[in-house]
Amino acid sequence: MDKPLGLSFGTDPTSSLIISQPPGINTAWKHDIIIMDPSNDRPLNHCSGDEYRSISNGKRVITEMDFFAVGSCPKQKACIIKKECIDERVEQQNEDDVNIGLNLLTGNSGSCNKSMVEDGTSQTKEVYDQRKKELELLQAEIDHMNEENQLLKGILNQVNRNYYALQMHVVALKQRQQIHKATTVKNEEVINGNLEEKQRKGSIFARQFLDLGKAERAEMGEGRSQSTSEERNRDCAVSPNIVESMEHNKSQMISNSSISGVFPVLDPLRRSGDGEISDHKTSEEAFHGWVPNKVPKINTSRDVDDEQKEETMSMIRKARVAVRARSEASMISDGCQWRKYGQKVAKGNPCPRAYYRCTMAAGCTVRKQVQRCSEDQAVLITTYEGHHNHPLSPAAMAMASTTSAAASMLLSGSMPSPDGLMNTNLLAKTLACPPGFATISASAPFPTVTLDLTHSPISSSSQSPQGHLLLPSLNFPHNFASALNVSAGALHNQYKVSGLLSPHQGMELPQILPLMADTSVSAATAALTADPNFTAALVAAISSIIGNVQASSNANNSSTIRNSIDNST
DNA sequence: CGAGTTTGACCAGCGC
DNA sequence: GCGCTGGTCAAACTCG
Repeated sequence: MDKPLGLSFGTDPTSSLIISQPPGINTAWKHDIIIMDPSNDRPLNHCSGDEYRSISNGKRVITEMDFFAVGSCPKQKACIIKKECIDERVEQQNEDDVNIGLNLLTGNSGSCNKSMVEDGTSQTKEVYDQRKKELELLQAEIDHMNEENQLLKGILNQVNRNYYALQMHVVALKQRQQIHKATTVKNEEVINGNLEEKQRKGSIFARQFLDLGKAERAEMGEGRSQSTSEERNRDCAVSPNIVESMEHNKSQMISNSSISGVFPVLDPLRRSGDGEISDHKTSEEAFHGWVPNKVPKINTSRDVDDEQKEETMSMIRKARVAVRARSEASMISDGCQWRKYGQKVAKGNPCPRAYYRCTMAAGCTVRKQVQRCSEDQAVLITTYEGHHNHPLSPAAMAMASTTSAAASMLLSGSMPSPDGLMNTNLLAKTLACPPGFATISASAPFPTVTLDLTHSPISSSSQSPQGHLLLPSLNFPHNFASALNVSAGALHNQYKVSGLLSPHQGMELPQILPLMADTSVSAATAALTADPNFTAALVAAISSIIGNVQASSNANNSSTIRNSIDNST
């Protein structure tokens, strides 16, 4: 080197060697720096570079090198540079009073000179040996920690995957259980031709769609039997083959909810039946706004095959999500593009019902109906149905994830338990929503969950200035997209995100869009998993679903989840 | 001119 | 079988 360099070492022996350039000198240095081991004249470290790395204490730091990392370089050059470096260092000490905090080559002197470096002493040799051993130990420790880190990352990813798979599996189990139950009932019908069985079956299905409020009242009055809870727990236990299905389920989950964004899959089915489910068209219709007349019915024909039975049952489990909100506009903005394809004046409501189809992509099956409530025309009822087959904008994703979460809980949380009673408690617990916020339709042929914003404190401000709908508090621990939103909010140090979080602190969707927009799901997932409390929240979420914990502990559970998320911020 | 809306017609399910 | 109803279609219309 042909110009003075400042050499500095931190007081910590493990610190890097920083070669800095005094202020006023702007030359970029081409240099090679070798730290020699005087005991055997071998290089301990080697560093080269010609760029400024950073500016520290008013001096340009040309480069940094790990003092304790062993390197190599041509010996001849190493010697030359070694000398120059040492010489320059001494000069710098004299001229610029450079503070070198570490006695690099000698253990008993604050200064350094060429002879000591080149000749070495036994004491220096011991110091080098000792530090070399320390270096090796530290290096080994770092390697070990890196390995542990990678392992933990893998575990976390696996937990993440398993969580989604578990969620899907729980739903599948419950669906299978319901199918089995229905099949059993039908077989009994076929064998006995017993009308009572028929009525009992109808009763079971009616129970599925009992009004949540009624269920809550029943729960308050009667409580729930422990045996029922235990049975439900047993039913929700993870089967041995769950691991095998996890990868498959994961892919399904991603395709269903994470990428496309979903409303519940609701393919319209128009099959005739014998009309066991009564067609309620009274206040329920007015409330939900959309009670299709083309009611899927349970086909009790004796020659119906298993496939048809399953299809029928699957259809019954499909859900719709209605959103009631006060709005002056003719339609709430939910981030999707809609094309109106029809309008009808429905019976019992002078306000026309408008039919919209999603036009964001060809072949998208999502439709919605918009109608003002007959009782309060300031209330706009928007009912969603179908499955987006295309990527959604972040705003649409927020709505889709919310409605999907509600429908998902409707399907998974309202399945009949082995005792034939509807598990509305789970839904209520899982929703953790304000009283009366979510209601399951008892009469709609498709199970319909209604998110009622009109009684919420935010009802009057349920739409942002930009027209995006802001939904009130909904805690959807088992919905990935929702969890994603929580995470997104958490990362923004605000966890009041549309569709999930407290209304009075409702967060404008565009605020989370920079994250959500650029993000692929994987990025958001990474952010999610970066949350140190994610695992705790995850455990709580799964517990809330599978464990079917007692109502009294539900509040704690919900708050735990929320607290975990909150704490992460 | 293309995209979206309006509106009457049509279809299917259901009850009487 | 007929009428009612909800849902959809598609031609006509509107708008930018």
